[in-house]
Amino acid sequence: MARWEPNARERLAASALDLFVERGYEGTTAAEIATRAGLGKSTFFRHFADKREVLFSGQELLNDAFATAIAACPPTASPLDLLHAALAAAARAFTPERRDFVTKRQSVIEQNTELRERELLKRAAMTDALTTALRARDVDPQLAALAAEIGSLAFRTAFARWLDPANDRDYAELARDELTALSKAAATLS
Amino acid sequence: MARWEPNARERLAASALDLFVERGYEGTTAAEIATRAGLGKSTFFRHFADKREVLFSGQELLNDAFATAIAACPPTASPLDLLHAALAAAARAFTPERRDFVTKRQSVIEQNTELRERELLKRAAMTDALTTALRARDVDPQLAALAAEIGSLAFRTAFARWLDPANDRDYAELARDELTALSKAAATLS
DNA sequence: CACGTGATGAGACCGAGTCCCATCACGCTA
DNA sequence: TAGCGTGATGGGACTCGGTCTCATCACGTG
Repeated sequence: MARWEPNARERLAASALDLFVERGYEGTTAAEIATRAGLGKSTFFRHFADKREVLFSGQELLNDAFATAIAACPPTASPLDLLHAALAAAARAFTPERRDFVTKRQSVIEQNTELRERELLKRAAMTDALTTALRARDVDPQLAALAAEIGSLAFRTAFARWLDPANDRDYAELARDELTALSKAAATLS
Repeated sequence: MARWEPNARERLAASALDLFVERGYEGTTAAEIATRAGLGKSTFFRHFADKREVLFSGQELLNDAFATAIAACPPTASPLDLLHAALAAAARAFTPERRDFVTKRQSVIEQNTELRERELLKRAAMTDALTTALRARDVDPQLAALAAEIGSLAFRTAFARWLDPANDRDYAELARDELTALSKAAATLS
């Protein structure tokens, strides 16, 4: 037996999502989230830097997965190959069992500007992670920045398609198609 | 003679930047900004939705300039031509006289996460504006999204180069070069 | 001279976030 | 078994961002 109920952080995150769905993000107090998790307000802020962050924990794992996947590619891989590998690695976060959770979370985020703002910060961190990983593979710096933006765009649109209720394909497949289509479109620009 | 000192909004913005440079963003209170401008806290929030926004007013003008420039292009213009026109229009916001102000402003923003977050929101709005303007010109939706991201990236890197103390070229020129280089790099991806 | 209008000020109020200090359950050690 | 260190917690005071309501005040108009 632990001294306190275990998984305080997870309980807080779950309580938060429930309350946000019930009353909306703004209609929910940090103290209320804590209380529902059987904790106090102080403890909430000990686990999360701010109220927004409770919806975004684990984001760094995705960035790490990108970096690892890119670093593991054979030396012959093109920038596009590297992006494909990165997005394929991200697919592990988007299993069918998680779809319900992710859908609820995304719906909450999209209904609140504060949360969309925070999502953009996470997105920027993701793009930075991609850029860094590509440059570490000696991709030209400017090309790396461009490729990272394209990878980020492919990630987002594949994500949106994956969440579509009418969709039944898995994330890896969607991301692959999206990235391929974007790289072809990119060639038509100049 | 007006009933009150005119240009309350401008005075607030100027006072804010001064104080942010002196004491940092977090070390400055909204009430202090108002006081320095000869106004009260209530009036500050009557002119700006929140403390961050005082550094970002006028952002929509840029988006409008993009949309207008793109809409004014001849029907034969390629997506890349449309982007060039948009960035050229943006150059009017970056005259040599404004460089000092913009430099101070940017330095404050980069030192604070809250402000960087807000900047990302403005950047997203800019990308959306570009996307919309391109689609209105019957650019393929997916290609429009991609082109908008590339335009946004070109805008940012040209902006960074323009702010570089060692730089003496004007913004239009920098943006043109940056966009051309990016479009060439894009062709090497697939 | 009375009245409407619009920008302002003052102050109450709520919630986010910080900080400090007490508590309490456990493991370790004498 | 008694004492001690440790780490997660709770509570409450505090600051500040942001909202809201109400009064004020300078002006133009009838």
